[in-house]
Amino acid sequence: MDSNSLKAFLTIVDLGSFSEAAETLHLTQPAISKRLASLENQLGTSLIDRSHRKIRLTTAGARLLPHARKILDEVHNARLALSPDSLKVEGKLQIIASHHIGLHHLPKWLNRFNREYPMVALDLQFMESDAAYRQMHKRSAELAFVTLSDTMESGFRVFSQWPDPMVFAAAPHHPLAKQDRPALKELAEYPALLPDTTTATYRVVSRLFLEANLVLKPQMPTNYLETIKMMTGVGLGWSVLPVTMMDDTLAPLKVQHPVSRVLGGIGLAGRELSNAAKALLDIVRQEERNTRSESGGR
Amino acid sequence: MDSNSLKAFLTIVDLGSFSEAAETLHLTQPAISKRLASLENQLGTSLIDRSHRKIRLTTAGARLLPHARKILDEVHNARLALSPDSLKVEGKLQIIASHHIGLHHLPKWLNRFNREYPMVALDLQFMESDAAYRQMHKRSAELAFVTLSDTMESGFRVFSQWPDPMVFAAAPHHPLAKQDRPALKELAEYPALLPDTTTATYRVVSRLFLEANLVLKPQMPTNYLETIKMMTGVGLGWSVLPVTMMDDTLAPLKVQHPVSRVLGGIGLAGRELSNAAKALLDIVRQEERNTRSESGGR
DNA sequence: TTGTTTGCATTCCATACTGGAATACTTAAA
DNA sequence: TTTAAGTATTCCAGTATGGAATGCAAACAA
Repeated sequence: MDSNSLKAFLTIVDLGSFSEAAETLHLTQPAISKRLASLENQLGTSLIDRSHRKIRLTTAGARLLPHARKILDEVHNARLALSPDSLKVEGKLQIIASHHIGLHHLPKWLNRFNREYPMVALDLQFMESDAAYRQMHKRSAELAFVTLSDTMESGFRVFSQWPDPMVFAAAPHHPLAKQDRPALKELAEYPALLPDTTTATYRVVSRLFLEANLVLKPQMPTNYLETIKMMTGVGLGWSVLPVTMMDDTLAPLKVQHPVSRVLGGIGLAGRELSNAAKALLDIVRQEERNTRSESGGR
Repeated sequence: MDSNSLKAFLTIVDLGSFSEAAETLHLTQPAISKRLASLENQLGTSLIDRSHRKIRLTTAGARLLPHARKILDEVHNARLALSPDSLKVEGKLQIIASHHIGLHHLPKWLNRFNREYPMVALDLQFMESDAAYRQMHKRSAELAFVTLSDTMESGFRVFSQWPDPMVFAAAPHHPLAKQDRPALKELAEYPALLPDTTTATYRVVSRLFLEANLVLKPQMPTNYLETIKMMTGVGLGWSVLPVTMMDDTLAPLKVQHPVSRVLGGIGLAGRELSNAAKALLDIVRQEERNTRSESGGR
């Protein structure tokens, strides 16, 4: 069993297509077909059902999948352990960031990182947290900086995390802004500007309302907090935003319930980090420690 | 990187020889040379130093070694996960047993096992516990039934264990047998018939004497408890033996210090068990539970 | 030093595998 | 039925793999 066949198998499964897998692996489509056929032959069982338009894993294929990932992770680790330039920080570094972290945290990290490690080719992708988890699972990136999920799958490893306290907010001229300590019941009378139901923020807020037996009126305009902030500032409803985003276009609502989320950098358990990834994490940890001690010292 | 090259690498390392590895893997010596050369080529580094008579791992080879084992374990697990006859108990089962367990426990296990699972080809090897740990590490067997070591390396997994209480003993006509409650100091005056210094039993007894600031007079005749028992019965010295081995050729010495060891069945962490191994462990657990409840119920 | 032995490397050759190009086949949708 | 999309098959060239015979180097003995 060689790693190339397993890689072919995983790529086909992840991309859902032989021809796309071929392209990704810089091979022709027949070559991919043959690699998989050879793997199936060695294992004495079919792994992928191609009898329909859309390919599907067979039972055996599904059983093989986690093992194949583990084997390739370990092959990756072995190669890393043998790389002689164990001090150099260079090569490609694939990372994923949520839009919010990308806007509010990445700049100061990458600024330093680029200056200190100019030999690293950064490959940065933006996506929401749950898409990030999926992509990480497919090994599309080495690190992801996202909102940590309370329902985080095992298999991920948190390298760095920090709290991101949030507040209820509305436009200064919004009726809610005039109330001293608005209750959830009063919030429930106005439209809520929240990101979609897959996000941690939505889940936290919706649980608050559920526990109070209230119905949330969510407008689901966008997942970009910047846009939500803008719409909130215009007066289209109330929202829940990180305190760090508050400015004079918004008025904080003194709602009794504290809302918070945790941001962090995650990697895959069982997969060693490159020097570049370690270097970036060091910078992240330093910068976030600084940020917290500054704001905490005030 | 394919599993065959890694297997060649490990076999060479474990056997310390290309030609023996070739024999083990049913290949010719040049074929093994070429497999390793190809692996070294792929990794861009030499793994084994053949410049001297006795081969040695290079730095890179030593770094690769644990990864190679892990990869092959996972390949093994993947193959097991795909084996379609997940209910059948058959094939080869390689186990290791200490001489003592082989004599006093194995018969009743294997008797049942052979009757219930006649399709399994048992491959049984006897060796002392520390040799057993080494062989397990080399993946020479799936299970080992031995004295559990207090300094057990990580990487092993205990599947079943039971206490094996021991007593000090001497021949009925030995001077010590005439004393009511002999102290360690008195034992120290006579030769001790103990297994060699690598065994758990020796370590336990020698620690007792060390703590009492006494010098042990070990005769080191053999590691076979049966032989030690015989020599003790003849009156050549005192010994420490499992209570289950006591009979009227021996007199127990009522020494104050309780001595005990733990026997058990171990496997390798990170390596799934075959159905045959699982079936044997089930029998072992049942039989040992029975044995203990019988003796405990008296 | 000089055989001699032991043990890995090299060479040669036949065979098997691998990948690309062209093409055939299959399925689902129009 | 036609068409489009996607995988399998065939053919061919280049490469890799294994066995047999042989070469070469290190350790050992005389």
